[in-house]
Amino acid sequence: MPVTIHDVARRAQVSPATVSRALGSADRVRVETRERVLAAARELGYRPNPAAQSLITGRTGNIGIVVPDMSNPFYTGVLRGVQARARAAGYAVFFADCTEDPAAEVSLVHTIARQADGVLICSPFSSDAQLRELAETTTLTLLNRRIRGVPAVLMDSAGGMRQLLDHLAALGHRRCAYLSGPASSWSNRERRRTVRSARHMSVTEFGPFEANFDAGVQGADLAVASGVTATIAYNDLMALGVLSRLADRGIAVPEQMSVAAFDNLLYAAVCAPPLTTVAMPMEAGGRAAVDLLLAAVAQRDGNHGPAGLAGSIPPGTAGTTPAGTTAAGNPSGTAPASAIHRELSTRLIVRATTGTPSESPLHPNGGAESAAGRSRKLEKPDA
Amino acid sequence: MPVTIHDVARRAQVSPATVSRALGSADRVRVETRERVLAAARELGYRPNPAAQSLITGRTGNIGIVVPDMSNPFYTGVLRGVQARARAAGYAVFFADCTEDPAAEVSLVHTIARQADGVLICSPFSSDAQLRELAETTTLTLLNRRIRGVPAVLMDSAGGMRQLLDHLAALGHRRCAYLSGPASSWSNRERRRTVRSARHMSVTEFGPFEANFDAGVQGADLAVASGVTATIAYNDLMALGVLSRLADRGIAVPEQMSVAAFDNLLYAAVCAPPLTTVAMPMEAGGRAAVDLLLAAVAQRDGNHGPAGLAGSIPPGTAGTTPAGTTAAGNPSGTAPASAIHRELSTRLIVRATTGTPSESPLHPNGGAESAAGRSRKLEKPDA
DNA sequence: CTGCGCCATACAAACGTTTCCACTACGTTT
DNA sequence: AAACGTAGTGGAAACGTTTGTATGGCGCAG
Repeated sequence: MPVTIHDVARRAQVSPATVSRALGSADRVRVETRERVLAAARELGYRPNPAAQSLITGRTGNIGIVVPDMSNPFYTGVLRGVQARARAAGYAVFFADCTEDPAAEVSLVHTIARQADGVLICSPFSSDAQLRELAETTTLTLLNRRIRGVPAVLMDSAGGMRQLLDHLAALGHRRCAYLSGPASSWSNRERRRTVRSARHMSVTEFGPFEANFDAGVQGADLAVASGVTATIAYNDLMALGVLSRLADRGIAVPEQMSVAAFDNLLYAAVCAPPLTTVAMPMEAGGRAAVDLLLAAVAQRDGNHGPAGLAGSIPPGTAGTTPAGTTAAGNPSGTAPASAIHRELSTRLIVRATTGTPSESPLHPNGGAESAAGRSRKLEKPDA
Repeated sequence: MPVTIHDVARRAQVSPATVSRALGSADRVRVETRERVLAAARELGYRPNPAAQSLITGRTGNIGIVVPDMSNPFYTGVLRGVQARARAAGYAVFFADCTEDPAAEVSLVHTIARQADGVLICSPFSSDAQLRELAETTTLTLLNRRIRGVPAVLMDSAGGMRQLLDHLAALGHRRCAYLSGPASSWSNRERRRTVRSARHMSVTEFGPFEANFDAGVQGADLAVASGVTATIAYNDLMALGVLSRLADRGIAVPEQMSVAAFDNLLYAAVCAPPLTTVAMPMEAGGRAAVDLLLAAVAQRDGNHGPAGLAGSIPPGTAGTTPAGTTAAGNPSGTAPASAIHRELSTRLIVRATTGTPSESPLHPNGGAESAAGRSRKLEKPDA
C-alpha cells in the first residue's frame, strides 16, 4: 500500500538507484534529474521505509530511553529534554519504564537496543556489573551514574549540597538531619558524602528510604525526634511528605524546623510554604545526554564503519582517519577518552521553608508546644 | 556484529528457514530439531532483527503516542498506562511531545507511523479535518476526542462535573465560576456543556485559558470579582494557581471561596489545603487506548491481510471472515462498528477546598475583610 | 516388493532500500 | 583526431528475515 522507491522511479522515468541517490544527501546526480525525482516523490507523497533503510545502513534513526519510574516528575523532566533534543536531531524516541526492576531494565534495553542506535539509561538500581555488561553489546549513555568507559551526564549534587549547607549554616543552624534516598543511587551517595563532610554542622542521617511522599512522612518524625533544627530530604517528593507530617503535628516551618531538598519540581514552587530546594537541571540533562549518546554513536560507526568502508580507501587518499585504527579491543582502548562525561551544575533556590532556627529548640519528644503561626489545619492526602 | 538467524542455523546444523519456523510459533518442525535450534539460539544469544522482520510481515511490534505537553502530569500519567500495557502485550513504545503545535503533531505522527503499527494521539489542538486525514493513512486511536469512525477512549468529564455540581449544591452554593480550558479541547467542551445545564446553580464562565498555574492565578481574581462562592477550574494545575492567588489575597479557602477542579494529580493531594477534584483515570485511559489501538491493528491486518493472503484462501475453507469483505471505502464502511469508543467513568474526590459558603459573602471588590483562618503567608512561586 | 502419501527439511523468492560496478556520452587534452 | 577522464545513470547484489514450493526419506498398504 505505501508508495515505494520503485513507484517514484517509474514516475520520474529513472531507476530506483537514481532515486535513492537523488534523495539521499546526493552524490552526483544531474540537477534536472534530481528535481524530476523530487517532484515525483512529492506528488506521490513518498516516505522512505526506515526498516529497509536500517537493514542496509545499520542506522535506525531512533534512540531509546529507560527510566525507573515515570510517576516521578524528575524523570519526566529528563524525558522532555531528551525528546526535544532528539527531535531536533531528527531522531525518534523509544521509551520504557522499568518500574525500578533491574531485571526488567536489562531486558527492556535489549529489546529497544535492537531498534535504536543507542540507549539512554537513568538507572539508580542496577548493579555496575549489569550495566557494564550491557555496555559491551549496546551503545549506551548514563544519567547520574558513573561507570568507567561509559558516557554519562552527571548533575553536581555535591555542589548543590554544599550551597545548601552553607545556606543553613548562615541562618544559624548547627544540627541537621539528612533523609537518605535509595542506597544504590549515585546522586544519593554524592549527597551523603558531602553532607558528612560538612564543617560547623552536625548531621544525623536516616534511611535509606524510597524516594517518595510516604517516606518523607516517616522521616519527618525521625528528624523531629533527633532534635535537629533543619531537615534535608533526598528529593522534593520526600520533602513534601515531611512538610505534610510536620503540619499535621503542628510543627511550624521554618520557625521550628527548616526543610530543604533537591530537584525543584513544580510541586516545590507551588506547595505551601514554597520549598527551598536545589534545582537539578532535568531538561538540560536530557539534552546533554542525547548529545553524548549521539556522539558515541557517531564515533562507533566512524571507527569500524558501516560495512567495512574503511578498508576500501585507496592508500594515498588517507584523509581524516589516523590510518589503521582497527586496534584490538572493542570497548575502550583506542578512544580519545575526551569528554565522555559531562557535568552539569546545580543551583540552590531559597524559598520559604528555610529560616533562622528558633531560640527555644523543639523538644525532642516532639509535642506541638507552640503551634505558633498555624491555625488552618492541613489534611493528610488520601492518594 | 549481532548474531543472525544464519549463525543459529549453522550451529544447529539446519537451514535458516528451519530456524525461522522453529522459533516463530512453529508449523511442524520435529521436536528434536526445535530443541536443538532453541538451544543454539540461546547459547548464541540470538535476538531477531525487527527491521528485517517487519519488512516481510508488515508488523513492527511498536506503537506510538503523541502528547501535546510532557510537562503536564496528566499526560505523563497516560503515558505510564500506555507503556505498561504495551509492554505486557509485547510492544515497544515511541513517544513524542508536539509542544501543543498541531503542525508538528501531524509531522510527528507521520514520522512515527512508518515505524509503528499504530499511533495514539492525545490531541486537544488539531482540527477534526487534520485528524480525519491522518486517520486515512494511519491506524490511530484518540484520547478524549471524538471523531466519527476513529477509535477513541473518552473519559466521562460530564459525569464528573455533575457529581461536582451536586456536591457544591448540597453544600449550599448557588453561584459558581467556571475557569474554562483550551477552547478546542473536547474535555473542556464537555465540562462547559454540563456546567451550563446545571440546575439550581448560576454559573459564570471565564476563559478560555491555557491550562496552567498562571492561568489559575489570573482566573482567581475574575472569580472573586464576580461574587461567586465557588470556583471550578478546568484542571488541577489551574486550581493550584487559584489557591495560590487566593492565599496571597488573604481569602480563606473554603470559608470564603470553595475551589475544585479535574484530574486528581498528586499535586492535588499534597497541596495545602488538599484539593477537591474529579479524578480522571489517566493510567486506565492509557491502557484502554492501547487495547483499542491493538484491536484496530488486528482488524486492519485481518481484513486485507499482510500481502493479499485473503484472496488465496481456497473456496470452501472459508473460516472466520464473513467472506468477501473487500467492500468499497477504505475507512469506515464494513466495520462492525462495535466498541470503537470506550467510555471511562470519573469520580469526585472531596478534600478540603470545598465547604459550606460563608453567611456573609465575599464583597465583590474583593479585599480580605477577614482573613480568618490564615496567618502563614504563602509565597508566590518563582518557577 | 513396489508405490503412494506424508512429514520434515532445504531451497529460493520476496520485502524496500543502499551501494558497488559497469556502461554510455561527452568534454578535454595532447 | 585520437585517447583519456569524468559525470550521470542503470543493473545487480546485498542486508536478515519470512514463506511458498520443491525434495528427500520413511512407513504403510496393496
